[in-house]
Amino acid sequence: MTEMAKTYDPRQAEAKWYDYWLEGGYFKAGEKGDKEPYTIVIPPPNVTGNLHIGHALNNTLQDILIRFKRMQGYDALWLPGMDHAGIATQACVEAKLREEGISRHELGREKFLEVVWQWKDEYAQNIASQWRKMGLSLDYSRERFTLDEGLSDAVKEVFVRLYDEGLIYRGKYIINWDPVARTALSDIEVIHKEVQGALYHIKYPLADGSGFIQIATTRPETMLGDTAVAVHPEDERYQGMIGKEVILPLTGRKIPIIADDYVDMEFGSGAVKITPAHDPNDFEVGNRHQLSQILVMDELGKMNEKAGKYQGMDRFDCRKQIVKDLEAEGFLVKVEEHVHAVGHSERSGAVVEPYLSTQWFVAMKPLTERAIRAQKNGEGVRFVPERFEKIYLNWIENVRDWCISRQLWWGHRIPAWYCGECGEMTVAREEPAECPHCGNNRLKQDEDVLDTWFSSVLWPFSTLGWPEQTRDLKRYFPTDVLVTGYDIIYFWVARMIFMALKFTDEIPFKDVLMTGLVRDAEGRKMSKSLGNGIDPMDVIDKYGADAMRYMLSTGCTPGNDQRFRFERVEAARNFANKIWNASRFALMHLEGTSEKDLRLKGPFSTADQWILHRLNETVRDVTRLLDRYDFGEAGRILHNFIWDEFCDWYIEFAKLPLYGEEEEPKRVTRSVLVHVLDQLLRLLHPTMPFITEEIWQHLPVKGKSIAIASWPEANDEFASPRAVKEMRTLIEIIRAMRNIRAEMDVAPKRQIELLIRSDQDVIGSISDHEAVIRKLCGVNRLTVDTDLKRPEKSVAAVVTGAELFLPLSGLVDIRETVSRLKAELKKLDAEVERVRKKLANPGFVSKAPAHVVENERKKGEEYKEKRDKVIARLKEIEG
RNA sequence: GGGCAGUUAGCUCAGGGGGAGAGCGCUUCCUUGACACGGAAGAGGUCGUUGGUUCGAUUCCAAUACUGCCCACCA
Repeated sequence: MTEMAKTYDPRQAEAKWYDYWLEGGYFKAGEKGDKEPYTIVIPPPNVTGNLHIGHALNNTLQDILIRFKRMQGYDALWLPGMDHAGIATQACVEAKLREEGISRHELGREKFLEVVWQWKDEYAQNIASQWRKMGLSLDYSRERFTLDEGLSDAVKEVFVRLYDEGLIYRGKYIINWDPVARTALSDIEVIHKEVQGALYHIKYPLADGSGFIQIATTRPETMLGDTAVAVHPEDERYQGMIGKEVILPLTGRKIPIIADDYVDMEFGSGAVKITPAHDPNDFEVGNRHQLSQILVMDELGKMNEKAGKYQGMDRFDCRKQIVKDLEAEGFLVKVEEHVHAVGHSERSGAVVEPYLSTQWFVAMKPLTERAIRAQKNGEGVRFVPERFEKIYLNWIENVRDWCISRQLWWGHRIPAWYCGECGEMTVAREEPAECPHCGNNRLKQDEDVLDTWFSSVLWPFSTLGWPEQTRDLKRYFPTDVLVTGYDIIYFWVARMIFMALKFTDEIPFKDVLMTGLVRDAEGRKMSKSLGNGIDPMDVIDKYGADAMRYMLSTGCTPGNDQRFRFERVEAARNFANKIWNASRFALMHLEGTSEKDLRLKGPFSTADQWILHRLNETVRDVTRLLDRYDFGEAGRILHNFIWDEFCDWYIEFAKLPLYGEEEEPKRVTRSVLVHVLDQLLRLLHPTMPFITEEIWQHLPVKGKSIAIASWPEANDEFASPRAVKEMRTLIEIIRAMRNIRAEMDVAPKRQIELLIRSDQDVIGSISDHEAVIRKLCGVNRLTVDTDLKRPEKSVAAVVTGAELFLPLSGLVDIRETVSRLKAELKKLDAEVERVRKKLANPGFVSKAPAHVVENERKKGEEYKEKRDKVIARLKEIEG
């Protein structure tokens, strides 16, 4: 195979095979015969930018599963798509426009959306090309976008149905307001950060002049909107004050002192200011006591006209000024340092303002109940790892109503229309021709759009055609597994489950496989501000897609974070190269052979039987591990099999027949070589698709692509414990020999003499492999017998089933042999003693399982036998 | 304030009731006819601490320490 370069070049292979796969249509799912469907929908990446290393991990795992199942004979569908990512995308585009000095308001809604669509097209193309580079076996014929027509229909359908059932409502409540993005947010889009702030203690004078009541607040600027002061109804300190009025400092407004058991008597002075328009608790207190709501800020977080002389000030400047003024007027009692959690916008980073506003909400309780019940009955989703189930349940059991309206332009516009005439609202799938209430046609659609997640949570069924009962929906839904990060359990996973239950009566996926974060080499989260992000495309360019995929998929266990270290990518690249070269070796020896000659057929040598036995075990293990989502262990097992067993031992053994004169052993070895190679390539293909295809295409096997080749099956015909035992002895002999040579500084090229005293039961296999021993140990004269005397002046070693003697005239250092044997003896003594103690323990013998005891006995025998030989050698030498 | 992870070789991490593993790094030797992105031989760990369960614990349980993460409307 002269055309195969000495080192594997990922670039040329990767450029070639992706197109080949697409042209062959191998990724396209379809009702092929009676194949069972296996479905994954991709977590749609945001069209805001490029894919990051987290996507690479997540997508690699899905591709491994899909390719694995496809090879196993399933009708495997991996459905691709992208998310319009409302706030994120709009923010990016707005930022870009701002650089050009344009605001979205100047452009107007329609023009602005045109710009966003252009942006989307550009990035969607980008993402698609990144999918290609990673080698993902996506079915592009089914690609979807959250804003495409079908998905928009699904969104409208869901909205209208929930509205009609009263599960979507519009109302004026306290929501989380992002003054930078100028939109409402849901609770989970708010990130609470511990901040070193201050607790301001302020006294409000009683209107009747009888004194003061002292309150504490972390947000003094909101006092401008205070409409009461509340105390606990049972608080003895304030019994006389309830019902009285206080004069709100700086404004002179009179507000009542009310009693409400929301107040915690233990905290601060036990009296709390009530600002119904700027705090969710105060809002409820206000409702209970019919307090008015005074909004003192505008949408930008600046004080409004209700703030009097503070109008126009930024909220934080206002805070400083208020504190100053309070102090000047003698109302400020003290300022305490205070650590508390402050909400920040997930997107803009701005401090979120609890803000009274009219928004749309989804009533959660009626939707989540069923999901909770299903999960508790064991009919829910299986989380991998299991611990995430608790996190999911805890959230879904305590979640509050979901604020779904966003004051943005990019997204699904809320399907509600307001009549300019009668003022009535109409919610409908399509714009009504006239107002159903008054017949007028002056209808205006709600300006707001829906939370991005409102459409993404329909993803598993909307992408398959819902609300239409399409063939795809019937065939591929519910899906098999969802692979996603633990960071979006609330945003996405939980909501998908109850929405699917509501609208399809199904749990949308059987399993949820959680992935962790990919961190930098120091364990820090990758972030733009730290500049420590790693671009998967750079990794691919440098090391190849297969190396990256192998590294990512073996680098962690489900649900746990991993650190990205280039040494590990390098190791993966080296592994690819090892496979490449092992294949080159095999192919070199297959040249000129007919396909018939390569059919796997004995008589097999010990090494042949051993590698077939080990292959069989590897097939079984890898299959089982992939089914359990244990990618790391599967990868390690393959690595060990390929590198340590196939390359280091089998190939070395195989060189004898391959370079030998006899035709028959050559033929057999070739057939084993090509068989094992073919099978291991298949096992590796889901993880390393490009290199395996590249090599497989060189193999004289039938089949258009390894991507659709059948998955290997374990076959116990190949089980051969005898070969395993024989190989073990041979490997031990070879290792012992090499060890002696190294320790005695025998020049590598120097040929030496070896005498082996063998046990009866392995003499056959040792004799059969004399040539191998000679070759791998640099031995020119070899004697094997069950009974031979130790030559004078020789080095000795003991292995399982045999003793080795090396008459190294002139080189023999008795002390070396003695110290080596003594070290060996020490180890063996310890083992023998450990086993002896164990077997002497009546509890162990009577209570431990029989096979464990038996195993222990066998080990004990082996150790003793070996120890006795070592002792005998020592005696011999020392006289 | 609750909850969840992690603590194993110098580093990064697997593993799991009965003989401590990998990759990288380290030491020594080797350009041998697949591969120096390689081969060979080695060194290196009382598996965080303390108790408990068990014939047996690094593995299960309970405390504890440290690290990290998530959740929470106490001003």
